[in-house]
Amino acid sequence: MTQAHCTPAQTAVLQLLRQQRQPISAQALYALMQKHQRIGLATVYRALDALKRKGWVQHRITLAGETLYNAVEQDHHYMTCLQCGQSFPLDVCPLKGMEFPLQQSGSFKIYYHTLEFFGLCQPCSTQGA
Amino acid sequence: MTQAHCTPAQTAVLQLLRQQRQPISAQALYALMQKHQRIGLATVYRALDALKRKGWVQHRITLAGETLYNAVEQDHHYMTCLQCGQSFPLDVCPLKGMEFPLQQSGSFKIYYHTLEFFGLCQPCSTQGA
DNA sequence: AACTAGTATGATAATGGTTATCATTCCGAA
DNA sequence: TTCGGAATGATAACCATTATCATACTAGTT
Repeated sequence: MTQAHCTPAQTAVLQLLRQQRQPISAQALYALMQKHQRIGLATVYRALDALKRKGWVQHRITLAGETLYNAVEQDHHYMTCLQCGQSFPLDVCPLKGMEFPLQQSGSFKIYYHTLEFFGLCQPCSTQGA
Repeated sequence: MTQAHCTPAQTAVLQLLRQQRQPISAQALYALMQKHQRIGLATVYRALDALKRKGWVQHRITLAGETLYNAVEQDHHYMTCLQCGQSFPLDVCPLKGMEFPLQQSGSFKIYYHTLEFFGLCQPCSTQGA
C-alpha cells in the first residue's frame, strides 16, 4: 500500500460505502460486509483509514465518540443537539463555492472538510428550561 | 444544575479555560486545576459537558480521539493532517459574518460550530509519494 | 517450481479517554 | 434540626479503536 493502489479490502469498503445514504460507523460497516464476505474488523478500520488518507472517504465524530465514515461525494453537514445527541442533516453546505484563503492553506493539500453546528433542538431547548 | 446556574466547579473550569490560548483536553485541564484546588476528574468532565450545553464552551475532537475544549470567545478552526495528525490553526473563520440559511436551522438554537479541513501537510504529502 | 521480501489480513489482546456508579457532602427550604 | 435534591470524588466499567503477531498472499528472481 505504499502507492496510491487500492487493496481488495479497500475497494470493497469504498464500494459499499458509496452505496450508503448515511455516514456509517466502522463497526456497522463491518457487520454489513459480513453478509457478503469474510473480512476482519481490523481490516475494515485499516481500509477506512487508508481511504481517508487518499481523500476518498471522509469522517465525522459523533457526540458519543463514534466515528462515522462516508464517501467524499456525499458531503453532508449537520446540526447536532448537545442535549439528546441527535443530528439533523443540513441540505446545503455554506462553504459551497467559496474561495478559500489559499495563502493560508499554503502547501497544505486539502481533501475534505467537516462543518458542524452544535446547539439545542426544539424539544430539548424547551423542556430543559 | 437544573437551571442556568453555574456550580463552583463549572465556574472554576470556565475561568481557567478562558485563560488558555489553545484548546485543551479535559485531562490536561484536570492536571492544571490540581495545582490550585482539589477537584475530581469526573467533575471536570461534568463541568465541561454542562458548559457545553450552556453554549459557553465548545469542543473539537482530534484524530487521536481526544476531545479538546475552549471558550466560545476563541473560535478557532484548523487544518489537520491525516497522516501525522498535526493541526494547523487557521486565523480566520470562512463563515465569519455569513448569514445562515435560517429556514434550515428552524427552531434549532445554534451555540457554536466546528469547521475543520483535512488533508496532507507538505512534509507528509511529499514523503508519502 | 522453489525462494524471497514486502505487504495484507484476521483474531485477539491491549489501550485509553470517557462515562457510570455509588457513597458522601453540601445547601436551601420547611 | 431535618429533609431532599444536587454536586462531588474515587474508582470501576465501557467500548470504540489500535497494536500485536502469526499467517497468507503476491510479484519478482533465480
